[in-house]
Amino acid sequence: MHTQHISTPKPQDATQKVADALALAIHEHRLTPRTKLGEDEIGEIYNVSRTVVRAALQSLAHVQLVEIQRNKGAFVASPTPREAREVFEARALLEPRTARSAACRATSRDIRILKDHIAQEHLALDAGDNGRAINLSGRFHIEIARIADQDTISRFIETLIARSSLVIALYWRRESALCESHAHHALVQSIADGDEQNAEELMRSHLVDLNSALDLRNRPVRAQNLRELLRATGE
Amino acid sequence: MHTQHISTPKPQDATQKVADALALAIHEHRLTPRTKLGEDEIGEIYNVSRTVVRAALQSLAHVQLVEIQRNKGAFVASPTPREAREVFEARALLEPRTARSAACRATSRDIRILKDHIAQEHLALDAGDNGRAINLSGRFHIEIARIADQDTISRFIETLIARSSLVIALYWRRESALCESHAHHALVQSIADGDEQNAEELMRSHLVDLNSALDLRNRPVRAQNLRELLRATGE
DNA sequence: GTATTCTGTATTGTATACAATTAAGCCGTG
DNA sequence: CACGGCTTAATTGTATACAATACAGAATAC
Repeated sequence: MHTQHISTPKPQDATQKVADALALAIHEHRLTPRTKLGEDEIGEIYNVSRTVVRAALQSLAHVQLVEIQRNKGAFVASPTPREAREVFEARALLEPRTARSAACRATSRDIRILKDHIAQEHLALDAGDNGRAINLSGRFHIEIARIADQDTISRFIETLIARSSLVIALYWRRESALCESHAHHALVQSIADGDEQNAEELMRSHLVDLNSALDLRNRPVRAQNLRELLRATGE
Repeated sequence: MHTQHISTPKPQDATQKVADALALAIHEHRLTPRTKLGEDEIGEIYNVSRTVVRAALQSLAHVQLVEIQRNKGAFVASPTPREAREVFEARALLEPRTARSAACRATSRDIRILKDHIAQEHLALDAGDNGRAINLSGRFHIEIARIADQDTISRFIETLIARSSLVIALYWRRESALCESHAHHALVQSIADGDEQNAEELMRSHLVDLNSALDLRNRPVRAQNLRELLRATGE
């Protein structure tokens, strides 16, 4: 229950529900780039009509998690190396400043939430659940943006982190482990101390590290069939 | 089967068409904040079903040009003073860097396009068509982002400029005329010269000027009825 | 006269039905 | 065997129909 502060799941809106479920599946790398997202198929899985599925897919297309080709359908997006580079350039431009603001504004409650995130990330890693770990790692960054209290920029960062998840799926080199927890821990410490300069610098170098763990050569990724992959979250 | 260039009723995305028409109306301040955008009403105007209207409205909601309240409907967005400030803060963060890149990459063709923009802006101003002038002014900034050749950041800037249009509608003080053409002209000059440093600095100060022409106290704006306002662009 | 509940209408949320386009399989031909 | 055209199935784009919710106005109570 601790993580309930973070996202506000609205049990009312079916469209949002489907979009969230699909986004989660993508973030956790259960759905991989280029996978076809058929409308009927998804509709059957979640027991909703194509109308709501279409709305959800369009919503995801807007944040570039899926790509919609007219008369062809929706596919999990597959960022090119160029796009991958751009995503991290944009993050490098926005996030350090955001970390600075967060260091300025963070309350003790915020710090608690951040530490909770890191703890859960550890748990997921220990459990070998890489997908969940990646998702949590991203949400850690989103949480910092939220603390910075700049809704407009936070929204941008959210979409960048979402796309980063795709970039990682495509271009992450296995050799480098996901041991970023140290970086995250240091970041939280500087934010807790209100050390703006340090927070900004740590975020900058953290992003450089992330970027250098990518291998931006194209790799083929086989499309998967979604029915099995989604049923876990179906509900 | 030859391609038909003329009078194709629905050769391509009707949704995009409606969204563009609505966005243009908002950008030109023919639709003002808080105006209700009824689905049936818009559907009748453009002779499309509610299905496509809904998709268009959701698309506009994603870039925060309209706000959708569940079971209530869609309204032209009305940024709060806080949001207005954030929009310009974000622009101040992104656009100077973009101008620098543009100065680096611009071709002679790009320069021609920019100068053309400015010329059209002048024409609109002379004709007293403030709405069109504002729209063109915004597209000038978008064009610079395009030249900078950073799709991801360009996309962000596009949404920021779209929202800027709403901010201007709400908070612009009439006293200060829209005589930014000088700033735009100087910017083009520095970009044409490839003077990165100057381009960045000019953009920064231009945004400061824009911001200082706002009066961020809430002002009531009466909602308008759209049928008359849209009929011009209908069809 | 004011406030309040109730009822009817209008508008949105969702599902289904139909049209248009694409993808795939089949078959004949070179 | 490869290739191209035709036919057919599958999938998306759009329109319509039904259900749920919210809004407005009238009737009633105080």
